This record gives sequence, C-alpha cells and structure tokens, in this order.
Amino acid sequence: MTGIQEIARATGLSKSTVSRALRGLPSVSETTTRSVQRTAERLGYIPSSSAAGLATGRTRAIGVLVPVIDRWFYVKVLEGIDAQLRAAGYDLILYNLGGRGGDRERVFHRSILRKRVDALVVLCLVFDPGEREQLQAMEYPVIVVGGPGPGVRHMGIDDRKAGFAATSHLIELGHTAIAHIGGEDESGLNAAVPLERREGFIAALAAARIEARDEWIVNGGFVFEGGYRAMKELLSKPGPRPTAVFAASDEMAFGALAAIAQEGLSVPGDISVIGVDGHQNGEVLGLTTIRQNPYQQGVDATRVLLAELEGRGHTESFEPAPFDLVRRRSTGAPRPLDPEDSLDRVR
Amino acid sequence: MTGIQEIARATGLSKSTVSRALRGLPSVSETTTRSVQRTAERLGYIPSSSAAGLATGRTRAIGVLVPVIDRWFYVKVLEGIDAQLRAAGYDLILYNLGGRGGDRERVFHRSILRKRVDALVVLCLVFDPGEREQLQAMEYPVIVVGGPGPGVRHMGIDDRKAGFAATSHLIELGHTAIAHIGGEDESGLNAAVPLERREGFIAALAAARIEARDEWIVNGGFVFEGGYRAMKELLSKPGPRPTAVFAASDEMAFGALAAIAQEGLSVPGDISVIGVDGHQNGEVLGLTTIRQNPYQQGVDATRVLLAELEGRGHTESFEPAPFDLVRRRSTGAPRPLDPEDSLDRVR
DNA sequence: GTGAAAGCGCTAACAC
DNA sequence: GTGTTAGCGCTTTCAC
Repeated sequence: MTGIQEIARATGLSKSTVSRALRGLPSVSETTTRSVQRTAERLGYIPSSSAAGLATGRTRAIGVLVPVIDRWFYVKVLEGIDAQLRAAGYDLILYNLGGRGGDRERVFHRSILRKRVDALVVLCLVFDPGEREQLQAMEYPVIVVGGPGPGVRHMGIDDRKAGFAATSHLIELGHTAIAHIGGEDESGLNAAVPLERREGFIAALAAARIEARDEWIVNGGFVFEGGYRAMKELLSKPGPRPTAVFAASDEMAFGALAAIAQEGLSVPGDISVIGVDGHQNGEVLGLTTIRQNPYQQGVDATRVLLAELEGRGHTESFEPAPFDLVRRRSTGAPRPLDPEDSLDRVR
Repeated sequence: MTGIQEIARATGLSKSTVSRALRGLPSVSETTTRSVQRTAERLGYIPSSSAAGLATGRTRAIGVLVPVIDRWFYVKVLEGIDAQLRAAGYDLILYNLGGRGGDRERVFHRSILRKRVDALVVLCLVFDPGEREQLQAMEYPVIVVGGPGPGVRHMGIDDRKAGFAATSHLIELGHTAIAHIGGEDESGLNAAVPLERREGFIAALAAARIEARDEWIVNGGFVFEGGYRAMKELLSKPGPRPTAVFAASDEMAFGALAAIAQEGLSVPGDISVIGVDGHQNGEVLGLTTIRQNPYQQGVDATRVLLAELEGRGHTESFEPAPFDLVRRRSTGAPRPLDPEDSLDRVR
C-alpha cells in the first residue's frame, strides 16, 4: 500500500530524493537519508521489486537451473550459489528440470525468458543447439557448473583426470581386477561427466596395461540405490570377481559398500572401493574418494556472474577446479593371491 | 528489446489486443491470436515479468523458505512444491536461511518483503513474534510444512503420534531397553518436530510402564553423522546397552546403523533400529521406519496456496498428513535373555 | 543536495 | 472483437 510517494508526502521531500535516500546514494544528505528511512520504517514501507525492475531493467535475481534437486552435488553447489547471492542481496530462482524429459521446453520458453533473472547458473546440463541459441538470445550472462558442454563456458573439475586419479590409486595399491560403476546420469541430462570419468578410468587402465573388461563397467545412475544394484550385479557375475571398484560418485560408492557388506564381504579385504565427490558421510564410512568442492564451485561461479553484472570484467574460460585424493579405509592392497596362484608364480 | 508495442505495430493491432492475444484471452479472435503469436515468435519477443508484475500486482512466483537445503525431507518437499508450481506456470524463489543464525533478518526484511512473491511456503520453521507480525503485514498467503508453530497454519504429520508409533513398534517386539536419537535440529530453527517425536517416545514408554532413561536420549542433530556419533555414544556408555533405538529421522538411523556395524554388532540381533521419514535408501538398507510423504505435503501445500491466489477458498487448518509403519529387517525381537537371567526368571 | 518530468512494458477499465 | 486511456511504483536524466 505504502509507496515511495507516501514517504515523499510525509517527509515533505520529492519522490526522487526519497528513492535516492532509500538506496543509500551518497548524493543525499545524511539528515535526509535518516529521516526518510525512519519514515519508511514507520509507514511500513515495502519496496516493489517489479517497479524497480521495470525501471532499471534489472531484477536482482539469478536463476539456477538444475537437472534434479535430490543429489548431493547439486545441493552443495546450490548452497554455494545461495550464500554468495545472499551476501550480494540477490534472490535465487530455482528452475528444476526434474529429471529426464522434465519439460526443458517450459523452462526455456516460458520461465527463463521472462526476464525474471539477470543471469543464470546451470548445473551439469548440456544444451541442444536450439537451447543454446535461446541462451545467446537473451543477453544475460550464463555459466555452467559441473560438466563441460559445447558453446557454453563452464566451471568444474576435470572429470577425466578425476577418473584417472581414482583408478590410478587402485592400480598403485596393486589392483588389476578393477570394475567401474558409472552410468548415464539417470536424469539423462548431461552425458559429459559420467563419460569423462569413465574415459579416465579406461585411460588409467590402459596406461598400466590392464585390459578393461566390458562386463566390469556397470551403470549405477549416480544414486545410492543404483550403486547398490550395480555392485550386486558385479558380485553375482560368473567368473573372477573384481578386487576393486571405482564408483563415479560417492553416493554410488555408498551403495556399493552397502551391497558388499550385505554379501558378507569385507572392505578393503575382499574389495576396495573409491568414489568421487568428497561427500561428508564418506568420513564416517571411511570411503576413499576423489574430493572436490562443489560449494566453492557454486560460490565462484556466482562471483563471476555478479562481477559481470556490475560491469567489472568478463571471463570466458576457467581453470579446472581442484580435486584431491582422500585416502580412507575403503581402499587397500588386494589380498595376496591364492596359494596355488602363488605357487604358479613361484615356478 | 522487443515489446508488446512492436508487435502491435507489426500487426497493425493495438497494444491491448496484443496483450490479450499473448495471454490467450478468449475475447480475441482466433485469427488475431495466431497472427500475434506468430509475429511475437518472429520478432523474438520476450515478455517482461516486471512490467506484468507492476501492472497486475502479481509476480507469479512463490517463495519457499527453508532452514537448510541439505536435508532429505526439505528436498522432497521442495520437489513437491516445484512440481506443482511448474504445472501452474509459477516460478520458485528459494530463500535459504542456511542454518543457525543464517540471518533470518535479511530474509524477512529485505527479500521476502519486496513483493517478489505472491505467497510463501515455509519449511519447518517457528517464527518469533516479530516475524509473525511481518508475515501478517504482507498480506499474501503463508503455509508451513513440517512443524507446527504458533500463529501459522501448518501441514504435516502428527510428530508426536509418529514418535509414539515408532516406539510402540519396538515395545511390541518385546523391547524394554529402548534409546532415542533425536535432537535439537542442529539448524536450531524448529524446536517442534524433534520435541514432539521425543514426547511421543516418552509417552509410548510410559504407556508400557517402561522407565525412560535420560542417558538413553541422545542428540543426533538430524543428520547422518550425528546419528552415527549418537549411536557410538550410546554403545560406549557404561552399564546395560539398549536393545533398540528409535531415531527421529531416517538419516540419523542410517548413521546409527553404520555405527552399529562398525562396532561389530548385528541388526536386529543385538540392536533394533527404527527411523522416521521413509527415505528411499531405507529400502536397500532394510530400515524399518515410520514413512511419511514429504513430496505430497509439498504438493498439497502448494495447491492450497495456488487455490487461494485464484480466489477459490481458504483453509485455516488441515488434517494431519498420513504416515505408516514400514517393517523391514532392522527391527526384530530382542535376544532371549542371558542364561543366568533366565535362570533368575525361572526360579 | 534536491525537485520536476518522463518513462520502463505491461494490464485494465472503459468505450466503441 | 478491438482501440483508447490511464496508470502500476519506481528510477533517471536534467535543472536548479
């Protein structure tokens, strides 16, 4: 009900001065500013973001486009973005594609295009050419966190290297029978991350002259339950059993650990497990992992966008985000070979 | 760049007709509507939500206020809200308090109060009187999902009954040495939920004439790691060991299971565990739980708000949301007593 | 340091 | 079914 106008009337000032005072512009005398603020408070003034948005062309809101919400990585990035936005006084509009086929069309055609936001952070999505065109068309800054895609700059770890590092860790421990739980991300939304981690896996094997077995590469869909099922599948296969598993995410690794425990096997005695992410629960569970910092990635991405909105600089590409190996008790050297095998060797 | 005006010019129609056509109002001829839409498409027209918002007083956005993001329950409710909002063409603005002390002030004074949203869904928060006043002041509909608080209507399960049901299940199995992992929600934001579940626990014990032991009520902060630590604490205490544990959330129950496994004890042989929530991972892990449906609660809450925004009806209070007991392998009868005890009994 | 006036892009009476 | 006319509540030149 109360607008800037009423405050103007009440203070005997003009609308413009009130507006300036409310925004804390330096061109207003301190006395005036204080008086305006008091009056605003007293009258219960509530600014209208629509009006301000219309006048300035800025919404002071940033959109975040996520494939699905229910995933550790996305939540952590979201937290980082949110923290940064809060500090800057921006609001966060959440666009959830909601999994496979979760009408991207709607998001691209209706929501995002409404000039609701000043910029967009996209998590782990690869765009089709039409969508890229759309993004280009609205002129605001866009940044992808999490998986590289053609035509859009992105921020995140080098997933191929991460996969390589994880696998190399297992190899260094002496493993040669190594499986991989990866997968099409079940949300079907970004092929890049799972693919690259798998490539790293295969490259590491190749570098050690270990043959990759197709039947030891299974799909865990990047979720706990998927990791569990994938591990069960690996354990139930005829023939030799892998002595180590590289899971492309910690959540899948947790599932794998659950499956292993349920089968009465021990970790790392029977099987070593390594994940990727640095999920906090890994500490308690003793999961060795390739740790990254999605929260920080969210923070950094947001910083870049905010800087651009304020007209300071523009960055076209970024250093890969850092990751490191955290050794815990889920990985160890493989069991010494069976007696007969050993004898074979000795001969 | 392109506004409704340009379309008017290009089609030779008036601004108003274009506006109507764009919104698909029935008072416009089909021919006109189609022509307008084509032209809009051709010119790459992007509507301005600020302008529409200013003119109508509606933003077509709904705010969701969460204590923290990183929690299964909140994420599920969020998913439900989001699905409903998408269907209705509304955007979702996420206000994250970000844990204890996560400047509520900012949210209340700056963001929400900017008329950014038409309505507000609040997850599990209890407001202080000042905040309630604020909420009242801005006239839009508010609904709380998850924990009852004074002065605001809410939707969710009866947490006291849930706690009672969980504990009763353990008692029915024959347990009398029952511990509780609950806690101040570490985000410090809503006392109601943990308190009520604990009350239910105590009431169930009382109903069975079992004495509640203070040292068997421990704080798990509603997170996995907290559940783990709480369980460790319980196991390390001198004196008799509980034969069953009621964890106030599944995430804490998972942590408890991890701790139990790590101590070399068996479930439910040595200790039974029951949780609350119906977390999907509980299926794989075999966790008995009091299942609720936060997704649906999100959907329902949003429906109520949208209905009110469209002027159809207003509901002041709701039936408690349903829950049910899901029996899985984490609970069972306690071990028969020790021989000597049995002898004692026999005598 | 402050004010007057124009206008951001749309919607909503009200006419016709 | 379509056009005309006012605003919605702010910001922003441009004056003074």
